[in-house]
Amino acid sequence: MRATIREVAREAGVSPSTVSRALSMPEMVNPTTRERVLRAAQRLGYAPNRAARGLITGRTGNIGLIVPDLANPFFPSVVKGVQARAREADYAVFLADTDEDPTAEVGLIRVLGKQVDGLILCSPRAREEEIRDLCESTTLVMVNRRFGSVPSVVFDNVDGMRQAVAHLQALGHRRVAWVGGPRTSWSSRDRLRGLRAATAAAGMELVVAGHFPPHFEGGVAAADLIIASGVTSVIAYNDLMALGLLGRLRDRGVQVPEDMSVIGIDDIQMSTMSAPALTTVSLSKAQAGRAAVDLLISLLEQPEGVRNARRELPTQLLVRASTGVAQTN
Amino acid sequence: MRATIREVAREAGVSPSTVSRALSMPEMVNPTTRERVLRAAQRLGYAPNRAARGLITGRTGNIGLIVPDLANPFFPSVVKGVQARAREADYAVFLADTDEDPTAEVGLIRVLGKQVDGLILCSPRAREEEIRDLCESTTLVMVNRRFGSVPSVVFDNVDGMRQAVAHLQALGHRRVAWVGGPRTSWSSRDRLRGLRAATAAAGMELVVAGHFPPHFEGGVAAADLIIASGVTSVIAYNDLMALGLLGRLRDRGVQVPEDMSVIGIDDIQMSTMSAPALTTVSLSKAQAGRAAVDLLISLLEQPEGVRNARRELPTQLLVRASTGVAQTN
DNA sequence: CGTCAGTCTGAAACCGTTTGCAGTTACATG
DNA sequence: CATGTAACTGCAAACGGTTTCAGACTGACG
Repeated sequence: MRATIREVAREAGVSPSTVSRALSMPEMVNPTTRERVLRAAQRLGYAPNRAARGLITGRTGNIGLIVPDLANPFFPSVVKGVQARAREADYAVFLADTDEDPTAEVGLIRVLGKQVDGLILCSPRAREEEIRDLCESTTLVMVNRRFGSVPSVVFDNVDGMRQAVAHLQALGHRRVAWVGGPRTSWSSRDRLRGLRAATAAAGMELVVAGHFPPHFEGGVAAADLIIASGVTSVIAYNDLMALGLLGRLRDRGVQVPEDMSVIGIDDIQMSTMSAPALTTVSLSKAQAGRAAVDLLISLLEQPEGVRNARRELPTQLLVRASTGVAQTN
Repeated sequence: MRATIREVAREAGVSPSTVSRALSMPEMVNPTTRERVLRAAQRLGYAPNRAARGLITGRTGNIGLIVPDLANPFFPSVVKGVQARAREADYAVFLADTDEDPTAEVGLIRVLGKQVDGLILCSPRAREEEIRDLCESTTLVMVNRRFGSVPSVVFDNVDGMRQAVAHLQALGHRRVAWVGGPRTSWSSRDRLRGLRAATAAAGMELVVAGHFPPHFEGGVAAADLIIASGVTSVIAYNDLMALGLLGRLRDRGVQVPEDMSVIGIDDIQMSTMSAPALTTVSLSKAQAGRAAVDLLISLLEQPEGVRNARRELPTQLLVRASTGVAQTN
């Protein structure tokens, strides 16, 4: 059995109230008493029961984290960041994986929402009106999606796309294809927006190949369309899809980067291991996780005081071996 | 504000006790009353406050999951399994990542242990005596490690190694190297044990290359030793390391599988994407996660009743392109 | 020496549930 | 009709903390 506050009180010869104060508002008690209480607590290995504390304070000390698919290496990185930062701030993290199912997502938000002080939604799939509802009953922070005034952490996709296009242009490419992610993905739309702007500014032609599942297989599925479209370069919604492209292009005998330049987004670990290694727009995923936690905590501590509840993290093109000089035909 | 049991009681014209019973022990209340209560609860969107319930029942409805490194794709798969199964059983999952640090692991177990009904330790790094201590104060289930009578879920490494060795033998290999994982890893030792048995039975020579970090880089680091050792085949502690081997072997101009056959363990997604695709001993990771949750829950429900608190999951060699007929020189 | 402000401390109420116990009711039985 | 029994239901006491409020003590000051 764990020690209770009453036992500590008896051990220290004071009342439970004093113990409570000595631990959570130390300046309110006489230094001598405080010392005695702390010693007693130490001796008994006392740690306050979080459920009991939460019952009266209304705060649980937990935050929830909802991701669409842990199997996509993008998310574990974010989770690691969230996790580490939360631990520093003495919060515990509830994790839920929705398996890319928007309905499950909404359900999970509802049930998890009651057990936590706040929620972090990673690349949420839910519809806008649902999010609007939800964010009234729960404090939430979105990662990788921006919507209304809901607090969010996103990457500077526009600049990322600009860098990618500039790189391709410098290599002499005139036509670039876009392999999109899920139709409902905000970041996919945002990236396409950035891409449109960048290609227009560069005077390049953009071919949009449509929407694909954000997996390796999605990239595989898109590859043949890309080949048929006659472009010399392609940018995929994420690295996993870009690797799928790479795989299928190899099978089809299309040389990368000689015949086709391929760029991904995310910079997952795997992208350094492929042959050729993948040129990619790198996102600092763990940092996004940490930023989301920081934002959430500041929101919790001063519900109305946070002026600008948005963070935009920089992106950085990493040139590896999957991009090269355009074929001159 | 969320509805409390009192409001539901008032709405239904009964006492809080009745509401409580109608929800958690339905057979104890009159069907008519029960119906009225359920309706009222429905109308008010009532859900019991888990902290309050936990305070009195002593159970939180949470389980903790501790993994050494989410960046290793093995673990997200396990986490997904744990997650899914826990949700079915109406448990929420606390996740913690220790970054491969045994000290952090012990600390996390202690703090997380107070907030959950039970813990699942994935490939624990902690020392045996510490685990012994810990498992007295917390119910825990270990995955990928077996120790004393501590409940555990492991893979049948011995049979996996047997399959791998039989495969290599059939391809004409006589000498095989082992690239081990961390020194403290139980599963690394267990796999080596299986490998020793299998090679001895097959009359093959085994070269042990020592211990390496369980990452891509660990495999890279081991590659040159392997080349120098003059073997024709190598088995790595996990797929990530096998992929590292593949990468470095390619850089060194060693052809796989012509000059060297490479086998990994885990069957992570990435292993199908490499060139050549990796032959590997496949482990059903999500199933391990589910099994761990089942085991933990049965342990919680009948603390002493569980006779055999061990599960051993089968393994299956998947032959892909990284293994081939031995070089006859 | 009486008064007052200021500093600490303790008693008690409360947070939202569950649960042992006792009370109420209905019904069957003798 | 009295009584025993079974089936429900409500009261009140927990669970382990926090927080309000008032009281006790201290020292300073008039």
